Amino acid sequence: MAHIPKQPPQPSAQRPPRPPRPPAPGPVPTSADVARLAGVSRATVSYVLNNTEAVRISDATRRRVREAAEELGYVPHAAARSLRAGHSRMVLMPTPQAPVGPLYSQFISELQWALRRLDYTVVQYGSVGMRGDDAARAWAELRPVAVLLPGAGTLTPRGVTVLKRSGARAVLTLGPERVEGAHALLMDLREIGHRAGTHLLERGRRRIGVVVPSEPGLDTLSGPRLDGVRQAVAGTGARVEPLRLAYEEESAAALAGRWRGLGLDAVFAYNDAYAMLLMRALQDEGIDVPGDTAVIGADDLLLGRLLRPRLSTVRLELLSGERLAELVDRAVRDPGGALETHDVLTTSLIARQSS
Amino acid sequence: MAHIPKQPPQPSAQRPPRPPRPPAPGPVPTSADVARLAGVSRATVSYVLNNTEAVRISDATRRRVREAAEELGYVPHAAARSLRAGHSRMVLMPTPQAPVGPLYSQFISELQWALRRLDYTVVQYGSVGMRGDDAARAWAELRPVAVLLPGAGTLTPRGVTVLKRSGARAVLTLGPERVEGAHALLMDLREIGHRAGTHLLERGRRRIGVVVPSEPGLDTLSGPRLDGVRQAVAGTGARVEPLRLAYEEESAAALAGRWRGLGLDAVFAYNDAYAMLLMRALQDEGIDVPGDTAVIGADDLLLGRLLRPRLSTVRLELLSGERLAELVDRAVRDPGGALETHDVLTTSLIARQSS
DNA sequence: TTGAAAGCGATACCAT
DNA sequence: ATGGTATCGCTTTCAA
Repeated sequence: MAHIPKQPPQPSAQRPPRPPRPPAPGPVPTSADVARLAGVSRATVSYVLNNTEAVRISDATRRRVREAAEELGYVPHAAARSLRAGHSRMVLMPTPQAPVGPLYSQFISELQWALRRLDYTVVQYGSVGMRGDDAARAWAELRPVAVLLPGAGTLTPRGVTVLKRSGARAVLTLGPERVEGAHALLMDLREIGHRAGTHLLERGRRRIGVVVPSEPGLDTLSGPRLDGVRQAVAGTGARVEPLRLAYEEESAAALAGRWRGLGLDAVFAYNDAYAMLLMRALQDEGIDVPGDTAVIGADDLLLGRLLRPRLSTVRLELLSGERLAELVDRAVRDPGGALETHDVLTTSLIARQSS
Repeated sequence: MAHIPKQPPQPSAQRPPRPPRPPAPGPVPTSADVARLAGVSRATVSYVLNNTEAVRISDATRRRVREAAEELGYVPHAAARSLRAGHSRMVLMPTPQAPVGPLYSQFISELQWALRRLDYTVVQYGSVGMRGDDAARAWAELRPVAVLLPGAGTLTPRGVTVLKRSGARAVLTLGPERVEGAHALLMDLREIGHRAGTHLLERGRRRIGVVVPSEPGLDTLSGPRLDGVRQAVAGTGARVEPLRLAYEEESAAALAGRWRGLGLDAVFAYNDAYAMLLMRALQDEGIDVPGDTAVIGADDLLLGRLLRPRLSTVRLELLSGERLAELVDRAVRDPGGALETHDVLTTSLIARQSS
């Protein structure tokens, strides 16, 4: 036996020694492993690591358990824990389909903070390419304690039922629409259009264009804005003209090119970005803003203040994340409570130079 | 007994009858319930609902099981399933701390699509207010098959070890830094500054300001840009001057106010938004762009093309989400594989009128 | 103060 | 073609 080489037959060049992989990909340590190493039972491990008050463990044991856990790199298994517990503190938020503005993502991040303070775990679930009830089922599989749906469109009353039957104590929508069975944190986007329309009327404008982005997925956001303008204008004899516009210079140039033919004296441009785009195109076409045509946007972007004339805008303000987190928490604690509807959005008009 | 009123003593006005709550908040149905209702065993339910090939179930039974599941509104319990299976297909992505631009969120959304096509479930985990290894432990509790970290800063080598020991088959960082033990999808942000610096030098500029946003959380993004400019300038005798700027008109006006004293003939302004802000302030101060001072940004925002002069910029291009998803998938399938580093970012210079 | 054991829900092996 | 059952990791009575 002495002459049998200890090394494998292949020359080492063929299988170069891998650099050491310190975290050996061995089996994942469980609380049983910790118990074994510490010389105690799994129950004790659980008591120590969860600081269970109802039971007294000697400091010596505590230390041994802690050290064993540390040494093994033990991390409890959330699925097992919540399976046993019968519930979790997960708030599920499907990731919005449409691209979100800075306002909204700021808001989301605030909300996450606030919910975390209330000891919830916020999880954004990527539901791209699922529709309606399929998505609801996928969310329900995770057994979240609450579901918060930003945006619009995907949830049906059936979906709400599925979620609630699967243990969700609260289902809330955050958007322009109300869904049967769910709490509604209502953003009445028509208000934005209404403010803009009213303002333009006050400025004496009578033939009002309304930009409708041609990008897909923005319809649920642009539709209500348009309706709002129509509401504001109703009965005044003024005219409202929807205008398709893609978020590209060429599209804006084309629209500006046929502008004089449209006979409009004002335009509400969906938001500040579209407004800036269109205003520039109009100016390049020799159309005076606000002389020939008044322009107004929405969102009160800082960048809108940089153009000349400075862009008038409808400023949006959302309920604070903290407030909203409280609403979620209340809905979770009292699932039987009335399905209150809250207005989450307030708007105000910032009149600058473009209108 | 006949005279004992059936109604509770309180007048009904005091506790008005609640509207019916259709989805009775009863216990959540399990596969055992389905089995009972269909008159089969839980095993059979599992076979039917998972379309298990290896076993033949009569069509009659299939239908009965399906109908029972439908009637009860049964949804499988993801935690139980993955506990049993010993693994999940979850890709965990901590939500980035710093506010993200449109470029990045577009990219994230693409990536989610692509990963879903590969049958992964993407989950963004809100880790606000956790630092370093605490966060890593929290992520590890979910036992994701892969962890993808956007941005910078939070992960340590210890964190990587924790994640891998807890069963993560791949840990990838997506940002300017490399972390020991993790795959690096490297965005060398210095390249952005380098391009800008080189361009300004070519234009004959020698005293270059570099805007550093004073907003917190942007340091890891702005630092490398500044370094890149310094690299480009090194040995040319040109000067580089960091300039703090907050994203507000007042801050920009203040900086513009002391501009002549700074003696600069060019400025790279972190990104297009800051560049637009500063350029406008300079112009308002009577400083000619690009005559007195050249201005360049980054990101190639559409809005940057609207100012006059049109804003020069460094365009960023990220690897496609599809490509990236493939990398994640490969890392998962071959966890032992070399820790490859990929360049995810490519940059190009778009010279317009402001430089 | 600690341990033994039941059970959360779903799956897959081994019988029938 | 189906059913019984052990098992995943953890918490929590109940006993000792």
